[in-house]
Amino acid sequence: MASRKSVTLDPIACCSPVRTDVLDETQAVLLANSFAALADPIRLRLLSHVAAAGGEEVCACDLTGVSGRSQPTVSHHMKILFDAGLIEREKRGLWVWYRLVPARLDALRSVLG
Amino acid sequence: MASRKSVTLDPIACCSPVRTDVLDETQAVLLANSFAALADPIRLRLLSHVAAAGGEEVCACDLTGVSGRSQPTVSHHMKILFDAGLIEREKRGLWVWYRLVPARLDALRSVLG
DNA sequence: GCACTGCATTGACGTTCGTCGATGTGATGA
DNA sequence: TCATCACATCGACGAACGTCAATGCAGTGC
Repeated sequence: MASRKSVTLDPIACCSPVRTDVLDETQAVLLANSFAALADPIRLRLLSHVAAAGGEEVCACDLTGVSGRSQPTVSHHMKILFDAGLIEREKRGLWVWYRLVPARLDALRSVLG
Repeated sequence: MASRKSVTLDPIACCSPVRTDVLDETQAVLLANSFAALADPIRLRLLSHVAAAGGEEVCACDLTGVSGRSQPTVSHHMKILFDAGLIEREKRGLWVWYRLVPARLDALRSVLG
């Protein structure tokens, strides 16, 4: 698997649907990095927890309980979701709050169409 | 990452969209295995090549040229896509032919909605 | 200033992944 | 039968991943 951290993806869209045209190398690397962010059950549950909050924000302090992992591990996974553009983060006081970036999820969904 | 080969997924659907409910452990593992199949640029290009053929089939003999990888490596990736339920394979004579399983891609897409 | 809190980063460990050469397997054709 | 072809499997290697204890770094409150 290619390194995921060095690649960022346009928040609107990157690629045409996989069913219409053959992906070129660059598109494939960008997309693979995005899907890699979804390729871990812990990250899926963390993302789902943020997404299920609707427009509300979720405090990082709740996520260790949700995932059953240590604080450094949760922080690591949230960074991967953040780098993939799937969530936004905002620090207020001591706490960090996360919210979904729906457009990013929509873009990935459209690629599968 | 959890082992991907021991898990198969119902071809119709597995989970409710990630935005509505928090995924449970089992759903998350199943979905993570599916997305892991899409988390490699070579596999994305191979899948895209099969998908772009429409209803037509694609011969395995063409895929080494498409991906620029060795024959064992291509065979390995196609098996992962096959195990994920994204493609079907049929051997006729010496050649193996692949075609897309659109319902599987649709199921994954609906999870992101 | 100081102690404390919440999150990020580092470093290390075992595991899994992607890759390819070598080999196995089944079908083809002479 | 035997050589050849197309694809699968095996074995081994380096690289990347998921995990956590230890530590670093802001922000809070005294």
